[in-house]
Amino acid sequence: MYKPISDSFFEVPVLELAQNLVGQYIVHNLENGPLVARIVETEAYHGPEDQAAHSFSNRPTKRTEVMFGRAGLVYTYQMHTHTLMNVVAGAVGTPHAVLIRAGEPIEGLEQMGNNRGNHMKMKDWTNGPGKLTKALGVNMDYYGRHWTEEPLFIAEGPGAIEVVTGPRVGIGNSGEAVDYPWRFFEKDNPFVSKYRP
DNA sequence: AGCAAGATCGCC
DNA sequence: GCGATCTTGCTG
Repeated sequence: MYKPISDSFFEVPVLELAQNLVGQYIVHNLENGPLVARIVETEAYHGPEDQAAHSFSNRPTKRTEVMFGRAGLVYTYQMHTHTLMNVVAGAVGTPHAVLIRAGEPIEGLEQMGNNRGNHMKMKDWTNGPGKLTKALGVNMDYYGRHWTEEPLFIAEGPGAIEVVTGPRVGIGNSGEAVDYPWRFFEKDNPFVSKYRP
């Protein structure tokens, strides 16, 4: 069965962690069996030097306080009607995080299809951050938990064939930060989100 | 208290 | 392309 990856996996600089996460599994253990997706796309957020990061102000708020905690914590937040999930990176007091943007369904396909409504192609189940959380059944209840704890954790996956980088998506007017190549995704994978081709 | 805006999605 | 509809944070 799947088991959580070691704690030390998270204790690397945020850009490295964002790249290393591509190709790993996200596992959500539920009563009917595990939901598993292989991560194919991430983005690094590098507060407080990164104007696009929620932690740019370098001041903990109710929303962002978990980013100041230890590496590997779960940072979830709401965007309109959707939940997005992040992995906290960096030492305590350093508000870095990695946004999980897309995945490839591996196991629990029936359940993921039901979570998304069965009228679409499989690649549309998880090719965006809001879609992925919905397919996996993740919500704000996981805020502040750790990515090595049941029932929602990162497990070691097969890795990625080739990871390429590009500018981040959807961050609008963030000064120079809009051009930083801090998006990591597996080359030619059809589950990568399709903004900014 | 009140309101504007956001690391988005799906349908018009 | 635009509207949905939730939480946060600042008073625009």
